[in-house]
Amino acid sequence: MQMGDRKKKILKAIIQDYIETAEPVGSRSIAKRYIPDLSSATIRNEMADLEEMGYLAQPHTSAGRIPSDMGYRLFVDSLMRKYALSMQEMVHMQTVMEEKIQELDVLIERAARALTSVTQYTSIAMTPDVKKGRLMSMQIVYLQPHKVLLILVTEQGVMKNRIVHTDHEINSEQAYELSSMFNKFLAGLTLEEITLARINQIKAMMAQYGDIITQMVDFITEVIGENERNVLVQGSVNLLNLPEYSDIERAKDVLQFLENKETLSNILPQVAEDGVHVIIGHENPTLGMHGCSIVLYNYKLGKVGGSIGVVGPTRMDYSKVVAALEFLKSQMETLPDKDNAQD
Amino acid sequence: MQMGDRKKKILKAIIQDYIETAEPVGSRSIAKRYIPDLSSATIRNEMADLEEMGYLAQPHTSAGRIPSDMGYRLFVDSLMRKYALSMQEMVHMQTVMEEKIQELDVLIERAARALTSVTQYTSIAMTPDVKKGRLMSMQIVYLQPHKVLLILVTEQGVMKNRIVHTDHEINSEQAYELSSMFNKFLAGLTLEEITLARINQIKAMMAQYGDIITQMVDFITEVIGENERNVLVQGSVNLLNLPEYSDIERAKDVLQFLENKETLSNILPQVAEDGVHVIIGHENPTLGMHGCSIVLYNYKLGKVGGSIGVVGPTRMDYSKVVAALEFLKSQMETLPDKDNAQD
DNA sequence: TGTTAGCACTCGAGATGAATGAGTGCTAAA
DNA sequence: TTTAGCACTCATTCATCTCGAGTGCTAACA
Repeated sequence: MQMGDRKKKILKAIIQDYIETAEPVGSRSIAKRYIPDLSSATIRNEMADLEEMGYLAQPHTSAGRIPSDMGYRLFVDSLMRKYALSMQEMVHMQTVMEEKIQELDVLIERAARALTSVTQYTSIAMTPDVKKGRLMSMQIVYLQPHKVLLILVTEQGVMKNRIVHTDHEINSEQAYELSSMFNKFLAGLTLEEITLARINQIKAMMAQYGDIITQMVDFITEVIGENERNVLVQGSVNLLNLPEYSDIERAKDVLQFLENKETLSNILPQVAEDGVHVIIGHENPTLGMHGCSIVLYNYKLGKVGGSIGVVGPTRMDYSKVVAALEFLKSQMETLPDKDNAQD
Repeated sequence: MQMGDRKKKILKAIIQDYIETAEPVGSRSIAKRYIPDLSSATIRNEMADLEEMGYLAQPHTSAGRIPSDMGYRLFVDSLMRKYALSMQEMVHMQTVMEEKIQELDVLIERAARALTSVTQYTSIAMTPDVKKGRLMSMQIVYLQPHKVLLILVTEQGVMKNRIVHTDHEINSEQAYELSSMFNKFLAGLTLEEITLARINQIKAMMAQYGDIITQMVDFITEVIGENERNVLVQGSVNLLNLPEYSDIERAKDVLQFLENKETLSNILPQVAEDGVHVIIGHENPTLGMHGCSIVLYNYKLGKVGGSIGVVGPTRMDYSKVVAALEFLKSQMETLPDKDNAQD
């Protein structure tokens, strides 16, 4: 069956209406509110076709139609009009993000907050993978005779640190010397590039500090090894305001899922390419998240990348959410820090 | 009216039953299951008395009784028997917390997770107030000619850091020299004790580094000024499993509250003294939290203190929750790190 | 004087069923 | 090809009814 312009127009109208009302849409209301020059009977025929083609579904015989995931997909890909963020919305997002932000983590957290507040859905974000970042500095800071602080700083300001107790007594100057040595050999490499071979090289040279070096190595390998990336969720309560989650069981499923950072971090990076992506209902690999859609922006700053996005019901205001993320993208691309990351 | 032993026994039975079932408790079931040597009629009379005294309430005429906040209070203060954590539960809590933990923040997060998993309620925690901690080290780390990393480390390992861009070009040695100077003057003080006067002293001595010092000062005053303490919530979805929150509106109220870290951090430190405290229903100053109880453990490690606790319905298993927190307390008091914090 | 048996009464929860109305599919006419 | 009309479906709503858990009170009993 052919998908004529009229069918598209009707499908679009149905989806828009359903996004707004969350109620199955009937032929009469479409005829009246969207396409007054056609009768409801005609629309009815077209709707029957659209259902047959898989774009619509009917909860039960005497109800209106609701869009299927396939319907939403068509809508997102070629039917919807770009939402233009209002001046107010843009300014709001900018101000939330603008306060002097030095570290990417904080920026992302702010961005998630801004997204939640503009879209009224739930935001999720994953901060960058540390391993891909270039090491900018590695410091061993003297604290007490047997206590030092180890610090890793990458270009993006992502940082790991750890306090360790050393068998070996150490003083401030020695710590400084050690730091310089590490930096000389390792700065500028990505964490992935720091191999055991390189570290052993240093170890050999600084044999007298044996156990500190060993601990530093442990620390580095641990940081490299852990892929527990920082996942954050903002505004999950917003979901409870939506009619689709007035059933508490349904709500529980999704909230449970959002609360579990492990599973969440598994699904986030499912789209490889940069840019803004829409994942609709069953396209989502995770079972519990069918019924939800995710709009995800995979950002990339210098070498590292992460994700930030919005979770909502499949009946999501895609147009607005995509616009918000595109705006976020435009903001992040002109980030002052980005240049610094590459100098 | 006098509160005889029999009344106490009946009240206790009612509360225990209600905690278990969440259903109004009738006289007959008490007679059968708890006090077989009294008839339901007698119990009925006593229950009427207890209601008149304010310990019980009746949702409607033909329903059983439910405990009032005052009833719970009496129960917690003098009726309930101490719950003995099972070996399994203790081991579980210990293993969750035991993985090599260096920083207090991480420890608290683990502890909250353990609490959630043992009690099946929601845990909240607030990490210590940075300002009370003694400064252990203050570092200025060279990153790039116009970029340094500022770090504050306190005894507890609580740490703040910030990357700043300097007008002044700086090299690695200079950063080290600056750090040493700062440390000489400021290490060992609490953040509160670091006054502008002291800083100006350093500033005068290191005039040649003008703008870095200024930025360091800004950073310090900002850290001192911000009382945004780190609040975390674990397992808020658990609330949805409870019958009292099968009404979505009620659930939304509480979840909303738990999601808002600002309001949450205001209510947490409401009990001044250390130790484990129980706050029941209306005793809670926050309006949205009437209907909830909080069991809170205010810990103190060295100079700094924070809170960790469990949020649940007023019909909470106080006995078990208190036991869990007491256990946590005993664990934290024998913390190996605590000694280090004071050396 | 305290305890108990008995009974009338209350009231929420759940079941039943009729009315309502939104919406459909189909047919026949324009 | 479009539309008007009509029979049909089915979720929702509302009133009504029944059921039973639980109470309070009274009178009898120990």
